Amino acid sequence: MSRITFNLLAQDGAARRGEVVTRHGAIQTPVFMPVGTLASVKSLTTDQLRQLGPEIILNNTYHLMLRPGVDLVEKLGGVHKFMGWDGAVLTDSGGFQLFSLAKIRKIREEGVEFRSHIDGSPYFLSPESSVEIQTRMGVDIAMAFDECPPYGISHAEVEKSMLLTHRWAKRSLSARTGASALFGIVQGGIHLDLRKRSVEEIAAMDFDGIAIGGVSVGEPKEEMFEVVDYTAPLLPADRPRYLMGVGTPEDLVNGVAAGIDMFDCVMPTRNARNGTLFTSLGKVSIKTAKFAADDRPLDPNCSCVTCRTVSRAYLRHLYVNGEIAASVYNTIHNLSFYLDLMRSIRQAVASNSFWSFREAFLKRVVSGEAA
RNA sequence: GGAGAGUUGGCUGAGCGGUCAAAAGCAGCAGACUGUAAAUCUGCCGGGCCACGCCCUACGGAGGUUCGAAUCCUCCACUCUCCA
Repeated sequence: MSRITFNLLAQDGAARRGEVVTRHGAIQTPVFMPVGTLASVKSLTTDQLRQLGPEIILNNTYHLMLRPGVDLVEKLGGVHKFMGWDGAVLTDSGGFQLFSLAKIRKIREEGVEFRSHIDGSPYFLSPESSVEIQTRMGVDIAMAFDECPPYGISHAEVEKSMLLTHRWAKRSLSARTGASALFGIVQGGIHLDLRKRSVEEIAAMDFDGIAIGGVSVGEPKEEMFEVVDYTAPLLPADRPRYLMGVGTPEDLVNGVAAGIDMFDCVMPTRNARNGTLFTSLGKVSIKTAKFAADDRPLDPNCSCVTCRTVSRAYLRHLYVNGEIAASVYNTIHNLSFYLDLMRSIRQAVASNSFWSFREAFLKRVVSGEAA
């Protein structure tokens, strides 16, 4: 029954330094998990990804269920073998797609009827089937099937949605076989009273970790952190805490400050493909004219392959011309930046200097913009 | 030498009397992106302004017709196609 174990190694204020041990290795926390929805971190080969050194990545139940399908993934030896990845894998349950694909699904008590975004064909996902699919794919950490309500709906509607998530959490849990760890998800939107109730419900269940979901869905950043700052400390200390879908580099620093251990976000990979790069000097839009003849490395303080081997001018050239290599170089850099940031954070927490680290970091980000 | 077609904003290319500062695409510029339907999307793109409205300069050049011309007429310049 040792699905995962969590060891809290150090603490600096609310910030935590820990370790999640899985069958596919130990994960040092706080951790950022690159998103690889379709068993692929977009634009990178698995080997390129491996060289960046993440200990865990994220895949998605909904996407893999459509293509290539669970049966095939299982038959091919599970998702790790399928993509040639020996690190840990966490899958999202498909819950987020209830939000992002809202127009092509129908929610019932039993579960959710989806239309495939690929060809419109109908699919059904329930707490039981979602957990089953995740387990059969052989993931290290599965997520409970939840509903992620949009920002801007009423307190009553959020409450109703949250209660459904709670019932689904119970069902998800009873579908756990032990092969994969299972995390529960706290909902409640921006309403603190609901968040409190949701924590009480979810934390009382035997989940292997607890996530805060339903955040970064369009709400102002202040509201998001009001929720995170309020909710994170309520979570049990002996289990990993995962803030789903977050975020920007400063969000990660602020999340750790609130006591979060795990993060995931498409931002570094998507922005890389769209020409926005994160650097130690702030955000850089590599497509702007000012880099046309700039022969300096993207980030003077970065030692990734991109920064070691090519110039800003070259990166701009690749981007402007739509070269595939632009996505590769940019993704390598952004992910390196995120992973480096988490390494620095871990070190700071371990050495009890997180708060000065955070202050310096935020100051630097605000002054921003690489010149 | 003869016959015909054409010349539009950085490029390609619509428009053929007013609703045209001029379609569309490309290029250019800026901005978004937070559990990925995203190598995507949005905005700007002649100049000026006490800018959601007004002024100036604009559709090869010069004249002309008309209340009004990128659109019609004349001449000039250049380009292309076909026939000798």
